[in-house]
Amino acid sequence: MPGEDRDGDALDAIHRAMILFSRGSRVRSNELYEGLGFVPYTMLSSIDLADCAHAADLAQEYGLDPSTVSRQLAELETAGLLVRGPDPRHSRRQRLELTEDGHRALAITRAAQRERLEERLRGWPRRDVVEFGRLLTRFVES
Amino acid sequence: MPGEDRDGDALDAIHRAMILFSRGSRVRSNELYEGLGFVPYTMLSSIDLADCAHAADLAQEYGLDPSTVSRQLAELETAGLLVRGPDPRHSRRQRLELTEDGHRALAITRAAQRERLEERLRGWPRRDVVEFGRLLTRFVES
DNA sequence: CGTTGACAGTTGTATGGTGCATCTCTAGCA
DNA sequence: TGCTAGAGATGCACCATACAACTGTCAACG
Repeated sequence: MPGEDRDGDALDAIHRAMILFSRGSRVRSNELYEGLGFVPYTMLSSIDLADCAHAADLAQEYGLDPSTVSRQLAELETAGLLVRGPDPRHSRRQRLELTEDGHRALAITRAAQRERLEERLRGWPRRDVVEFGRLLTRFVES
Repeated sequence: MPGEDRDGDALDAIHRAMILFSRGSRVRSNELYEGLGFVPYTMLSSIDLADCAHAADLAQEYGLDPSTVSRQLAELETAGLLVRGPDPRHSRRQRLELTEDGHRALAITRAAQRERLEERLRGWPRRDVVEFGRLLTRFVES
């Protein structure tokens, strides 16, 4: 049928684009996001979004080993962006909470990221942006 | 206007999805792709696709430091998946070529990757798959 | 010619993110 | 009064990466 790609072609395109995307995100993650690296940024972001985050939740969310999360959180606490305190509800677990500096750093980084994303999507038809968001979201949640 | 997201919402969705995607690809890259890791896979794949690949081209394509590429290629050569020889046309550069084992490993890994991707997209309307490929490709090329 | 400069690639060194194995501490339960 | 399970921390090793310094090779120009 003319005007339509075969499934294979579309899959190839997605496959190749995903390789580039993954490589890009890996390299980009070494750049500083206005002082906050990619990994700390994702951690702070999740803690901020969650109602009451725990280390194990973060490990679960990102598929990381608990030890990795523990170290990341320790660094964030040292940097003064986060406090780990006792949780009155689950006494074995720790409550994670951003400090003022943590909120500030997160907001700055998020704004910079958003700015970068907007720039990348500049010139896209509005409909494509919406569609891209819809499809990408469905993809990562699969 | 009802039925349409504001730009901000769509951008938020993309932003959040990209975080999850990047985290996912970072973690997934540690898993073995039927014997070929993510980084070696991308290297071999590019060399295979290019007509006559050189180390500098790979560095350029993925935004990597030449030293990183050099080491990756050295490992691939040690593993017997790649040969680095003199290039008759550009005597300063090296010709990169996959060995038989290299082609085999690449094919196996690519098939496994494709299979995984198909599974993830199973149940998607065909139109969405094509559209996703189109948008993702445009995005990574921006 | 010989010198000089640009370029390709390698090696030394350091860093950051990660996993696995192991340890500690606390809570709840027999 | 222990015993077990769960949350998190720590020791250790590994991989991908960047930056800086080095080697070797060609090319152009005096």
